[in-house]
Amino acid sequence: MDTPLEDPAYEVGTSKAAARIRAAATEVFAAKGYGAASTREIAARLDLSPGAVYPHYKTKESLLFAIALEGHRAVLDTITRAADSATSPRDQLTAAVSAYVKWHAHHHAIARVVQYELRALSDEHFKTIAEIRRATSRVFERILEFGDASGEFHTLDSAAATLAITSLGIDVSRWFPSNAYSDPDLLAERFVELALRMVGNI
Amino acid sequence: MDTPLEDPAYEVGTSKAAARIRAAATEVFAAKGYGAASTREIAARLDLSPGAVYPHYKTKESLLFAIALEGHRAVLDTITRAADSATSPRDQLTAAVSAYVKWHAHHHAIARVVQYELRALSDEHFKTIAEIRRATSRVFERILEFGDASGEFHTLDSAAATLAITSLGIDVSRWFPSNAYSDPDLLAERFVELALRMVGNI
Amino acid sequence: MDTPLEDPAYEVGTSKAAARIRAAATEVFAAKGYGAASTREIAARLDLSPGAVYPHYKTKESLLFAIALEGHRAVLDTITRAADSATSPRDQLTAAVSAYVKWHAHHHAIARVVQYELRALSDEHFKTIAEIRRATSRVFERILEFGDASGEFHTLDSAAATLAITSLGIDVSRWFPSNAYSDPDLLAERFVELALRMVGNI
Amino acid sequence: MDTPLEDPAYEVGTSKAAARIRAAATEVFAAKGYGAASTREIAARLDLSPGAVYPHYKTKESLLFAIALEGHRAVLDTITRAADSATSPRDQLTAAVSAYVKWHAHHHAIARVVQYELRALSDEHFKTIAEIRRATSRVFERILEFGDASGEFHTLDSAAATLAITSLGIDVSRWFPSNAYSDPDLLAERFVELALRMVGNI
DNA sequence: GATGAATGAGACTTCATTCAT
DNA sequence: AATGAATGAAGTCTCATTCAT
Repeated sequence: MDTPLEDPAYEVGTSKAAARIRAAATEVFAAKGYGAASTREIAARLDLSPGAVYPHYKTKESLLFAIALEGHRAVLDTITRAADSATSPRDQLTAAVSAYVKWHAHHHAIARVVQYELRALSDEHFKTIAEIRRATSRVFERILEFGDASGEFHTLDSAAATLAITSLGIDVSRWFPSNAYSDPDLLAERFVELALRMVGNI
Repeated sequence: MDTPLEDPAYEVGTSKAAARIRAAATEVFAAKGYGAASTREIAARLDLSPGAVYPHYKTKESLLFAIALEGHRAVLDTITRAADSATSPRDQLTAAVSAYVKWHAHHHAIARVVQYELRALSDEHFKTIAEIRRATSRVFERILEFGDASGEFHTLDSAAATLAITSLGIDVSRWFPSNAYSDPDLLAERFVELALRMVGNI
Repeated sequence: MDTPLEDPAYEVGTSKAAARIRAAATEVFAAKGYGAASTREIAARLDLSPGAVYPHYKTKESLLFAIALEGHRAVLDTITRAADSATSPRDQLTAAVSAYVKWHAHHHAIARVVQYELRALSDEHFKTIAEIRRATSRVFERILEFGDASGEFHTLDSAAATLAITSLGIDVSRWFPSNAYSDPDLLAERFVELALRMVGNI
Repeated sequence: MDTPLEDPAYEVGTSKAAARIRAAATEVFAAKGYGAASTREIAARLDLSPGAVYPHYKTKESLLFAIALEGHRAVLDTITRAADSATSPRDQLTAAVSAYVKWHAHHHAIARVVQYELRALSDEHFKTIAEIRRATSRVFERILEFGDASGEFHTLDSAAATLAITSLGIDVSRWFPSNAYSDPDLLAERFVELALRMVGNI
């Protein structure tokens, strides 16, 4: 059962120093993009020398992977718990969308790395991440199927609706916060309403 | 009337060579991100020497700006024409969303640069682009207001719906094409349905 | 009292490697001029890679500044000590001119950088250097004023004589060594005689 | 009799355009040094394209040579005429030093190139220039010898005095104008006095 | 004579990474 | 674990010069 998805220590780095490096790297990657970020700047944020990253992460890419892995696990965990906390399709969709949107708003730096910096991963690392992404998608898919089966939802195209709902959440990390929306809770409320309409509920 | 939004030659570069450089740069920026892309690679794609970019664009950033300007103008122009081609709110929304989604699918390389690489722009260039982005948003906003006023739409929150509709389009450039969707027309059809539901039409 | 003039470590670089880089840069700057010299060549003289200069000096200009600062301090220190070693105006002028001329002859590479490459300095760095240059000039001025007051000298125009005396020394760094003069001591002796005549002594 | 020293058109360039290019280049070379100056900047000063220099001067170095040649000839001509205009050693020295100093003050841009940028010349070009420099030195030497022979001067070391007198003039081009001296005539007067003292006249 | 795109070389500088300390 | 000098590669950009127009 020690698969990458389940062992939380797998390749992420457990020491306190590693966590600080991850946090600093997340901010820099989110602000400039992985390609434009330098390991020197990450080290400098922590008042460390340029070489100090390397005892913790062998390469810049492995640091990105650790962040991506941790982030993707957090999203999946968050929406899985949310969906499991409710019983009706409507309540499940409400909980899952709300959690998804809030997570992208609250953790918009991590979220940006999670959603937009994956192209720099090695093939193998990308595959590991892609697996988690598919699992995340499946959570929404199943709720829609459940709702359509129960007659509560009237989705026109299940795949399209899933795609659209996840797009709303993902895109939050691109722009959040804005002048119009800087409260994650309010934003989540609005996007839940739109998601319910997309699936034909009410 | 020679504002950046209206004079099509403004800072974009009109020569054939400049256009080829823009096209090559678009592909590289889209594939790797601006920060990880090199002017050398752009030149190499056209079998040019590394310095050959510079008679046409003084800096890498100005090349990004030219692409972003051209792209943003194209989007705005496309959806403006689409909206103007119809009269009823529903037809206008259908036309505009369809055009928006299709543009992001067809031109997903340009679109990716347009939507995700703006942080590298200089402050002044960013302002010019931001103006066009606001104009683009306003096209959707006005259609929703028109529909709400006419009673055809029953939008719960106009700003949220505009945001959501544009998010759908923008996010297309992140993932398109996928296994599930590689036909821009089909995708546009599905997303139009979802947009209409979001505004409470049918 | 930690002014740039007095703290010898200020911005010069204290490590052995930095000193070697300064020495190599001095030779190259003196031979080709700052503008025509390359950091690559400086590194190559020490069998280092091109980037190896940069842990020690952040820019080529800061390397020039370090050399200029060290050199200007050395001149000022040298003539100040020389002047202080004597009591009569004639002996002071003799000692100061001799020291000044010998310094420019012995250290003609540093001297050339010190005297001819300052235009490449940043404004702030230039100001720091200009302060030291004024202090150097003042040493000669004061000796002349002292001699005029004591009746030993009969200078016609104090400012002009100071200018001329420093010009003799500075210009040494342009041509030294030549066929006619390659012995710093002999040259200094001759220039001292001329300086004494310029101030009307004997 | 068509030696480089005497044929004024030799390698200098006679057209009006060539003269404008020489003038622009002189300013740029004087301001930044030959090594840091670019042919592009020279062309830009005249609102010409980068390639426009090349119909007139085949290389940047040949442009430097033309300026150096013209300048060196002008100095030699100026002091030769000055010396020839007087009969007594004292009057000859006065006239020659005055002319030399004034020339370096009035033409300080050309003078700077003439005095400090010769290292960039090709060997052959340098030899041509060095010949003129020696001729210039000889003008002063002969005046001193004449004065010593006539008993009007009491030079201690003829070579040293010549060197010192030319140093004064050359160094003017380094600093002129300054706050203290911006009037060539006044400066010349002062330096003539000092030169006369150096040779023991009065 | 002049333009301006292009080249080939090379400029300064940064970067991910290593390694002795 | 951390430092900081160093490397080898590469990055953006400039430059002298050429050449078709």
